[in-house]
Amino acid sequence: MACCTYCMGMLNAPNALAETDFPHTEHFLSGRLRKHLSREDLHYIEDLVEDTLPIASRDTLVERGQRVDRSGILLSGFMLRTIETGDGRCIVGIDVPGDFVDLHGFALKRLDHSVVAAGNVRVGLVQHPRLEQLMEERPLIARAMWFATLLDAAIHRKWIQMLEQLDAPRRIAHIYCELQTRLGLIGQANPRVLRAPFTQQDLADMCGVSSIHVNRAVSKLRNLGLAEIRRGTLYTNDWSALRQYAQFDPSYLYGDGPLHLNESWS
Amino acid sequence: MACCTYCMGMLNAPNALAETDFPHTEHFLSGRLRKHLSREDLHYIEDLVEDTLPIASRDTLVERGQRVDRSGILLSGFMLRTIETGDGRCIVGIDVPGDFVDLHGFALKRLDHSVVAAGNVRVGLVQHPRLEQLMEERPLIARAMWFATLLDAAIHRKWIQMLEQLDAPRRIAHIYCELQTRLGLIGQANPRVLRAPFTQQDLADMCGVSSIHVNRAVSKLRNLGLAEIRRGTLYTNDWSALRQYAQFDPSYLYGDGPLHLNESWS
DNA sequence: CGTTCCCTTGAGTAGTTTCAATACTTGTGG
DNA sequence: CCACAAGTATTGAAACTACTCAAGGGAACG
Repeated sequence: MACCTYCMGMLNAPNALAETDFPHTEHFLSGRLRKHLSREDLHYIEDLVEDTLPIASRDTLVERGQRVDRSGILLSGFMLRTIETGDGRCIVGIDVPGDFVDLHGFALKRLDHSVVAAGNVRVGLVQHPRLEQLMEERPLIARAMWFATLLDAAIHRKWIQMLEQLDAPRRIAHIYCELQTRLGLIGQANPRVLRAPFTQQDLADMCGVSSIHVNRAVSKLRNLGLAEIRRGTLYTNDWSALRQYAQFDPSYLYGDGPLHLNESWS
Repeated sequence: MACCTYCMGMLNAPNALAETDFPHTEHFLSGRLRKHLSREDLHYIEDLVEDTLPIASRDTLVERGQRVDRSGILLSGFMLRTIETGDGRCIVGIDVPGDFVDLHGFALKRLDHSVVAAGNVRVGLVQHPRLEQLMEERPLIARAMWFATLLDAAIHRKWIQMLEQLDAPRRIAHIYCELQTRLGLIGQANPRVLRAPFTQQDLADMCGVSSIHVNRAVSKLRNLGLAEIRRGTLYTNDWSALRQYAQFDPSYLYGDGPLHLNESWS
């Protein structure tokens, strides 16, 4: 359930206990639209999940090009959206708990990328016919699902900007800042450490550089005193400095949480 | 209406005449979901457009961060999705006729990027309250709108892959291949020339390189005999060679047209 | 007919890649 | 518990790609 002992502690906090009515979907749009959904709608959404599926590290949930008739909501761990080509793999996005990893498959019918587990994960499965029926009955739920895929698109756009404007160390820093904020929205951020099972090759495939260059970029972040990244896990005691270095502005994540992110459009 | 005399000819072709019932929305999802929409639904969609707005080259339709209560469908010309930062501008996407340029603003309420005209364009305006009402009454239209924004996301993902894996000349070639295919889906592709009012600086901001480097990349495409790009307009007599050079696979555009793109997942 | 914007070219610099070799981790079976 | 194997991380050197700065040429617009 929890990604680490720290998160375990957070899940046992009072406000987390209030959410145990929704063991599978408690994080869906948490920190964004979730507060605008009625308790009834939240129950409908929770009831969509018929099954949970553990996936071992590096295993694939959906293969690129495959027709899909169900979608998965990530319950714990991280998943990667990947495109394999002749000369290497490309990572076009990261999913955190609460994200529907392939909701766009509902309308597109087949995916243009694969979804792979980074570390061991658990996924909740939703059958498309049930989702379809629910969305016709509850327009607000349909809107929430749409919103969730639009968030993905906003993150894609930020990645495009990041790849166009930042150098390798800043790209890596930006990716971790984004993850930290997204984890914060679902109450799973730790102030000093971000545990993730990424290899330097994974980071390379996210940043579009070689893994050797990732190593040097990671060294640079260490030498600048901004962050220490070891085997995917980032340690820092100054997120603020790291965010500034990465030119990270969280407004694109459309959060409405304690950070009042929506106010910060620069 | 037409982008060039060639397209003017195509618009006068018999199958184009059959579409004049929809002067504003004839290209919406053309070559994709459009054929699955009833004539009735197509009329509803056409009636959404209350107004048309001409926009002069380089003018902005929506500013990043601005609240929006309407969306625009591009009628003619190209628009750019841009993010201005302290040190330069970044282009995260291109819109062609038939695209809703800011449909995601409907659910997100404010945009994380600006929408700017590349050359003179015309836009049809749709008020969100009307769209909202229509989508509740006609679930298939709601689905079509969702699908349209998912196409944008798929294109974003391909751009991420392009930025991660291709060098500058290939990025430029890929962008033009994509535009050629998207224009083809709406019947506005010309076999030998793709007219676009892009400067080399525009291409630079799309590719994440300097304009000087774009100039050298363009020279390389010319020297390879693949394409001649002058003032944004691309001339070639071998699209097939250009596509191969750019490693362009159109399946991510989810077309169902004469090319049977959906069959080509590699 | 000149101004302005856009494109082109050259030279030096910074960032990134490749190749190759060496260490460190983690997991597994003896 | 140790030894080994496989995967992962680190470092150096040379080559390449792309960037910046700077200056000159060309096309479009009024």
